[in-house]
Amino acid sequence: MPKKVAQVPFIQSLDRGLTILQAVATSKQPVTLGELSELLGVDRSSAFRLAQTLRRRGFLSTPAGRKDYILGSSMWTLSRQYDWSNMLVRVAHQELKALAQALNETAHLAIREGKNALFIDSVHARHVIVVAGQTGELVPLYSTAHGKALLADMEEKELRSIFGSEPLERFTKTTIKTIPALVKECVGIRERGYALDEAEYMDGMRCVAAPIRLNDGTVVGSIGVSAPASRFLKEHYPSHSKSVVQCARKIGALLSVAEEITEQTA
Amino acid sequence: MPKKVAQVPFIQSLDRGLTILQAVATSKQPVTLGELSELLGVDRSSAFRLAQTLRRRGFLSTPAGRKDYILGSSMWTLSRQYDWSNMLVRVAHQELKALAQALNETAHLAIREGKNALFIDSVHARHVIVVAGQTGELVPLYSTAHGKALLADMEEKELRSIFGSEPLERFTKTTIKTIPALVKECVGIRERGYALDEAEYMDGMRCVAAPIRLNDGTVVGSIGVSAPASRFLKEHYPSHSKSVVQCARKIGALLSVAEEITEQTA
DNA sequence: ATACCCTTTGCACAACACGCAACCAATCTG
DNA sequence: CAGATTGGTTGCGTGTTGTGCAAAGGGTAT
Repeated sequence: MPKKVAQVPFIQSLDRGLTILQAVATSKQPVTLGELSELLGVDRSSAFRLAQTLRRRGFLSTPAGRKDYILGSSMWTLSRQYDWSNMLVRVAHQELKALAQALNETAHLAIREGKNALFIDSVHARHVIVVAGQTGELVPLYSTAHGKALLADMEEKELRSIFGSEPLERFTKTTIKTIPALVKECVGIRERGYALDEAEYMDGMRCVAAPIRLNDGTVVGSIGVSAPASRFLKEHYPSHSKSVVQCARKIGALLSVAEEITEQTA
Repeated sequence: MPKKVAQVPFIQSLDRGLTILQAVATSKQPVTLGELSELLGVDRSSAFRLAQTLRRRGFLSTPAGRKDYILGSSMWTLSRQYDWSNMLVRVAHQELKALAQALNETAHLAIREGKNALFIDSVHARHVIVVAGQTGELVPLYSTAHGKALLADMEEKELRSIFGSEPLERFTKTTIKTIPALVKECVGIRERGYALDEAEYMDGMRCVAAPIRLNDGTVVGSIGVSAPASRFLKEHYPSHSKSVVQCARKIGALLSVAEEITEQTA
């Protein structure tokens, strides 16, 4: 594979400004001018002027009286106003398709929406019998592999604040019934890296899903495959889960790292 | 007041890049190169190189096969990783203080946190008797002025998905008891622009709060004042609510517009 | 096929961002 | 309290770098 790096000249100062933004955003502490100048390998004065420009536009800000930089309100406003719903879909769709083809089963992409999991994309395999779970469908978080993957990092307190005190509705014989059981399940998911659904929501359906994580570990979505238990046998778990986990990891990397300039050949 | 604009030279290309980011973020549609070049008043080629630089860093992206630009994953990742909890506090604190001083009552700043309102900042007036509601406290959304302000734009469906089917807990005689009543209340808040709390959570306490909205209307927080009913009389409602609404509007503007470079004099 | 978009690349000029150095402000040290 | 040290800010000349122009690709409609 030839390293076909498109040689479009960088706009140096813009590039540096973006580096500053990323540095400030990923730092827990306010960032000082010195750190910025060192990071960029430029003179203090240059870093200063870059930072000032960002500040003027509201992308950076300085905490009351202090001189060091934190992210400003523009960054916040922009990300709030923008409709991110198709972001995950965009970067994940290729992988989703690959996953569905590799396993020849329906693959889904889901995010958390309140106390439900929302399927935001799906690729169907060539089977005639297609599983439920169309794009746009809402399913409970506690009774599906996707949902449980999305909950993976939660502790008991968070789970309780999501589901409240009301008892969990039962859909099938295997549906998780209590919060403590769910907590335990989450621990398992964290360890294994993926979640299973043994007909916990719909009878006769199996599903494997894995949380999609950013670099810093936060779960932003889940990916997985589902199929009727008659076709998706227990002995498929090892291989399927491995594929799903790898796929999730890849998507996480795509989200965290700036995307390469990818040339699509016809 | 002398227009003391600090004359720190802009980094032109960085500034232009940021303009592009904002334009793309606020546009509902993907943005074409032509639009960008016209917006900036520069040649197409320049706009192209700026956009490419943004693209390389993942701040912009091009939808599969298309040539026009949408926001990229970096923007998303950054805003996700960053801890925004003190963002509102930072830009709102001045106004909060002004509000508390003007009305000589305790002023609060709150955001939504699940099914609760979270007080993230407060300024106490000089009264000896200080109302409850310290920074960090969680209060129900449906039974406080702050909470109801945060819910202002919700429809019945959303409200139900937040509160579930369990009955609303009653705290006082005036606590709102049902979802339909809450829906009606929200309509009123939208019309008036502010929410009232007539001892709905704590006996003998009154509160006025208004939603803080970004330019596009989304509610991101609430600001308000509260005091014992013995001091905060019903006839104060008109003037207090006016102050609160104005304050909320100002904060919303501060959030949406890039902040001016404000020089603090000792 | 031809003509008309729009995006992309090459190139040369000068604008602009850079580093240097000096100037402040604040904290640390003797 | 002086003097030194660190870190932020400003002025200025140089040459790097971003820019406009012009021409070349790619795509779609006529």
